[in-house]
Amino acid sequence: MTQDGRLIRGERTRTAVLEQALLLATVSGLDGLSLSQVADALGVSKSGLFAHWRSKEALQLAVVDQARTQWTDRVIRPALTAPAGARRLWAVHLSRLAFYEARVLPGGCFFANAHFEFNARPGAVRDRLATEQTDWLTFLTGLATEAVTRGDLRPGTDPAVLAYQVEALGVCAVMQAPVLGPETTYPHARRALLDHLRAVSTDPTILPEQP
Amino acid sequence: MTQDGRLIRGERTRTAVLEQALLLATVSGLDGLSLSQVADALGVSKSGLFAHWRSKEALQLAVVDQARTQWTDRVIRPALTAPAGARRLWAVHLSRLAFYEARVLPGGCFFANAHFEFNARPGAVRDRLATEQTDWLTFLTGLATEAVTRGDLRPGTDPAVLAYQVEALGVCAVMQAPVLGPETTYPHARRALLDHLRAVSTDPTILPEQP
DNA sequence: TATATTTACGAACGGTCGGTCGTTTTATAG
DNA sequence: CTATAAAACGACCGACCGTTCGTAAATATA
Repeated sequence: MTQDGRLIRGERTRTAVLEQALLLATVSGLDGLSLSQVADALGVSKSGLFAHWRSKEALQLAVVDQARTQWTDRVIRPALTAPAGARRLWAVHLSRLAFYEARVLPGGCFFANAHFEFNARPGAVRDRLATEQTDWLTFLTGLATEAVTRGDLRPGTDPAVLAYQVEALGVCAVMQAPVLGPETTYPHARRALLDHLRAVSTDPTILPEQP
Repeated sequence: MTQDGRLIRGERTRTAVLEQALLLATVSGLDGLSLSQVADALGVSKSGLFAHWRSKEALQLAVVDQARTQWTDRVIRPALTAPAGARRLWAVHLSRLAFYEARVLPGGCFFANAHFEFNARPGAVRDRLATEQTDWLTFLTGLATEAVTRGDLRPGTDPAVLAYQVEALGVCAVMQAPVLGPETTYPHARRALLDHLRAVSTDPTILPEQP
């Protein structure tokens, strides 16, 4: 009936291309990525890619979407099982670092790489990355606010500054891990945030003593 | 006598090229940079660049050197006027953020950009960037250790974790500033570290109350 | 003056880039 | 079976890439 074998096949290669492009983009960069590279890695022709995306920029935007989906599935969603408040903020931090440590993407973090690559290059890709970044920080700020209003954290705590700290410790981890080694970098990233959260908690016992 | 007009002229264009290349590298990336781009920006011929550097990679390594010199002159040296200990660590943080805020480099931070660009690309450039990163973090850790041994910070403070925090808050600032605006990002970066330093200080009065 | 040496250039090279076009294959619909 | 539409391909394009080479000008040394 409605199952069109052509559309099914098209959608399958479409997602296959996006997954491959996401991996390669973390290594070569979202712009440094070449279409021949992606096509060869999948055994398809370069011109075949243009049947799915009109231009390289269109593919880049689709890759950003793919990366966001992956981030939501593998970082955010698992952490939402933790109880709301300070523990959920801590869970997001742990979940994110676990995602990095699992080396799901060979080049570390797609968003961190892409932000630094495009931070001075106006265009549609940069604009899209900017909204992703604001969305992410809004999410973190929301968690921090919730932790304060629920009484987990001391009333004077500034949620925006706390969200900034969480983001900073996470980004720095994926930056330093390849150079200084994951076995020291990630523990530092966990230790730093846990110490801070416990220091500003009204009841530190709801958080673990050790990361 | 010893003043060879050829060498003088060569050295002048050499530094001019490096300065221009450093600026452009923060926008297009250290690898995304093209030699035509650099040559055109200075009104010289592309082939003339090869009289000074045998290959693009040799130029890239020279640009890293140039960036390190600039970082030492404009970030580290000014901060060393602060008294040793916690105040010097704070001064380095302020000096670094001031360097970012001054927008000396149009693309933000050369080293942050380059690290994320090369973190998965083996080669001489990546190796050089890695040593720069370890040197920098060793420097920060040294300052943190000094702050503890001098008694500015509580004895239990882990200098490595503190250095990690300083680096994280700094890197995140230059990443977020173009998107969320410098007028909120940099104050967050300052507020976060100052709060933490005062919290672990034995005598908080040696640090300012407000950033 | 004659001779090196350094700086800088223009022209050209092979290779890769993003992108276009016409065609073939595959599957649905009438 | 025929017509149609999507998917995928090979061949090709102009532009730009890093690089090489031969050469000319400027500046040193002898």
